[in-house]
Amino acid sequence: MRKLPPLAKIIQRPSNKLELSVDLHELSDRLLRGEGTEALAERMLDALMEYHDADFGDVQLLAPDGSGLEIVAQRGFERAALSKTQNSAGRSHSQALKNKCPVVSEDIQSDTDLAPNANSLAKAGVRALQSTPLVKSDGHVIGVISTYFRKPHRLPVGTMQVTALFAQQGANRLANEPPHHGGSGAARVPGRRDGADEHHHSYDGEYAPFFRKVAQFCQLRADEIPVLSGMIRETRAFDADTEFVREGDSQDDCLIVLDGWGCKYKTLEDGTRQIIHFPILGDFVGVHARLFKAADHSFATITPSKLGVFSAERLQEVIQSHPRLGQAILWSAARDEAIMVEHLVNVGRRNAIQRLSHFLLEICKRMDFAGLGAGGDYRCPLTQEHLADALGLTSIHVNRVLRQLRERNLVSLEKGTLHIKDLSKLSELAAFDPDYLDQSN
Amino acid sequence: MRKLPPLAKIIQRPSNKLELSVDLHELSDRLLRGEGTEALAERMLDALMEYHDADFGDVQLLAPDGSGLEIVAQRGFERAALSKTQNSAGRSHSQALKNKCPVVSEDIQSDTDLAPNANSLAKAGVRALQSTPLVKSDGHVIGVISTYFRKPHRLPVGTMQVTALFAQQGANRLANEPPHHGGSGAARVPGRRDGADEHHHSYDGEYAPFFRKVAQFCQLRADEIPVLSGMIRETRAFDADTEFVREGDSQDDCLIVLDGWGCKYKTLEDGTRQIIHFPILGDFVGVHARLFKAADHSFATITPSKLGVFSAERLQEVIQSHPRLGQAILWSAARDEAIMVEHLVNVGRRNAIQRLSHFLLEICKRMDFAGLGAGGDYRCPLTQEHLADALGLTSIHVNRVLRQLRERNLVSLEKGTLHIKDLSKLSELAAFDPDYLDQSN
DNA sequence: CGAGATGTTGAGATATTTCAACGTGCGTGG
DNA sequence: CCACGCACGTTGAAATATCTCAACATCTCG
Repeated sequence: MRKLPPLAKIIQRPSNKLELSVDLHELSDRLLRGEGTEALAERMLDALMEYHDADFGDVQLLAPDGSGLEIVAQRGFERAALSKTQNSAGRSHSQALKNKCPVVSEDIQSDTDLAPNANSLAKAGVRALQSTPLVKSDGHVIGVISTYFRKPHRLPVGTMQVTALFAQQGANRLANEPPHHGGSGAARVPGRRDGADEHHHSYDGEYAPFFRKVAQFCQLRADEIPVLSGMIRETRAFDADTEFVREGDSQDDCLIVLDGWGCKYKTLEDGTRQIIHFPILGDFVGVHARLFKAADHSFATITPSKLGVFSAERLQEVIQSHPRLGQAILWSAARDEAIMVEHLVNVGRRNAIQRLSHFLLEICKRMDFAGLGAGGDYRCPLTQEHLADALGLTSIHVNRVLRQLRERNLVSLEKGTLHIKDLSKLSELAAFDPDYLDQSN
Repeated sequence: MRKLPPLAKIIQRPSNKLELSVDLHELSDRLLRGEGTEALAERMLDALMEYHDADFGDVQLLAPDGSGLEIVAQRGFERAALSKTQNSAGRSHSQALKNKCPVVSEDIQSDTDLAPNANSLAKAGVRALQSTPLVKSDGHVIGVISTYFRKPHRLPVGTMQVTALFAQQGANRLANEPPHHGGSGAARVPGRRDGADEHHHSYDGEYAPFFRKVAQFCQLRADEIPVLSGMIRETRAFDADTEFVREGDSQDDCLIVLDGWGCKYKTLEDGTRQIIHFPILGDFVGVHARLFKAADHSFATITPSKLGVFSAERLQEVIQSHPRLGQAILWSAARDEAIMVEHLVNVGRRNAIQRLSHFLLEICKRMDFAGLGAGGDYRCPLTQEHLADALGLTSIHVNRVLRQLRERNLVSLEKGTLHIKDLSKLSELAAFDPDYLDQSN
């Protein structure tokens, strides 16, 4: 439908982040189709540097054997400065890698965490930087893409969001390429143990969805990550279909989904239920409720899930001590309210086919944001009954409508896989405007 | 339906505040039907003292000529201590009167605002007190009912809520009595100017809904009232049917409804709209949204309205400086979310007749809480189209269903008046459980 | 007094539900 | 390994709730 505008304009138009992400999607298609590892990396780097208006940049990939990072593309650094830079920026990279979340330093001189190493970075002319991990949609990290600035620099939250999406798409592409062959220009960086561990679940990697979520709402410095992980008292694993908050319960814990799908619902007298929301990876559960009020609804898992638990008091403390982080969490809870509003609109004013389409689009956008997007194909464990309970329909009717959508070649949802066949037609049918999911300020 | 349990049990059962208020309703029927002013006042006082487990208590009414307060009932004070007590507790009473909101002092010795006068109160043996204004449902104050305690004493928030409801019902009754005749036991208290002014709108009276709202979520001390009024930057008056926040606007103001009705809605592509919420007297508008995010919906007035405006920053400050008050405001916003959840359930899972019934019950309960309840009759300016837009129905269908309800002698909504004819049958039909409106912790 | 907003009513159209039957895949216990 | 039960999905036909269109009544306000 909408025509693809030229590159520079796409990337710099500040207005609508989500459209931007759609553009980036198509963009990455063009950038990344069918090239070798290094060429891909370089194109990604160029695009991102242009987008960030950065002075330097590099892309580093984990060696296949997990032995360390290799620079596969770099821009702007003098050859001599290279290895040193890597070492001093390493802290940032390693945090990004370990925690699978973007890390920023607006000014390395005032950033206590980097200050010890700031010297060599400064010599290379760097004053600010951001490192975004290259995480595939299956959750594996394959490297880091970083941009650097000569002056203290603040990247808008929205820009970082787009960057994260872009990085993920890049990661997916790069992973599909033939294993890279340690080509001519690639400089080997001495092995970083934590980076290498990351292929398997380390303690920190477990909280990655939490960090990433917060990073979507505010800049995250490397030294702030421990604050966040310090919030989480414990992680709890649940089987599928387990009710873990019952209506009327009052407990003081807030939760964040670290893995799996859940649903928040209310059960009616006649035994039917209305599903309010499906929290997925990185979504908070009951932040508002816990902070202010007892639960007036139930939560259950849909798939086996892992949840991080923190107390409302702990959140209060973080709001006081690290207002930016605290606000980011509350903000994110406010987005859930926006989702609920849209849900109400959906159920109240749209017919079944639009409802379903709209809902499926929402799911896929949210999965994109959560880093679970794989460009059209999504793992989605919802049964037709779940859909019905959420959309105020009968599962039978959901079935029929789903068939229609399938036959019209718009979406299909079969065997736990959601496949978006025609995004633009579907969006038009559903009158889907993803602004309400927009997570920037 | 439910049988009326004996007095003591009603009043002390702590479980469900809203049921309690219903009980109180019937209770006040029994207590107050067809008696003289003094007898009424004394029965109210007895009931309330029993409820609060208080050591002393009194009821004071404004003289018809507005010249001052008269004690029409008192319990526990020695005759000699009477006038002095009135003077020193006067600050509390006067605040309650002026601001039409309950005022509490858990311990007069630590309460800076009362400390100067605490002596004479202390001599009378008083250490803690609460003053609840007697506000009729048309908003006029006719007096104060107070209870006093020998020891520092904390009244649960829920108890104060019930007290406020009870006081209002009492006020309505008292106002219907023949003007009281300054009877035998009544001691005249020297004229209080601020109290007398209150019959007409004073500056402070304007913010009454704000104070009352906050008082529903936390204890409100007399000295905290200026903090709240200091939050409000300005009040703005709007005509009926005026859109004052448009989708996509971003402004940093939060609002509180001081008078009138409004609605929060989203407009769809096809021009239809879904109404999300009807904020009424004392409801906040956009607290969450303003605090955390830009508006993703519109607000419009329905009737001519007055709104108090305060900035999100100001709210932040108050959250920091007076956490209790700040939390109360946020808490109240969280209740709005619970209302939204119930709204979604309503639209998603109930048929038209249940939806309407449920909605009308919600409205009337909320009006009760807001102090607009008059026991079955409510002023309600919503058109059938408003109802339709809120409930996901056609105005035509709303019309038909409304007729059904009228013919079944359950509710009627005609000429702007909502009349609940059979509360229990209606509640049963709608499967209405008012817990979600419960405002206690 | 007329115009526009609101409420009322009827008849036919439509979306969605209900009931009922059947298919398919998957895990469990014999 | 098969058989069975169970959760989930599929399909048809009839029932019904709600909508649409269209006409008219009533009220309010300038």
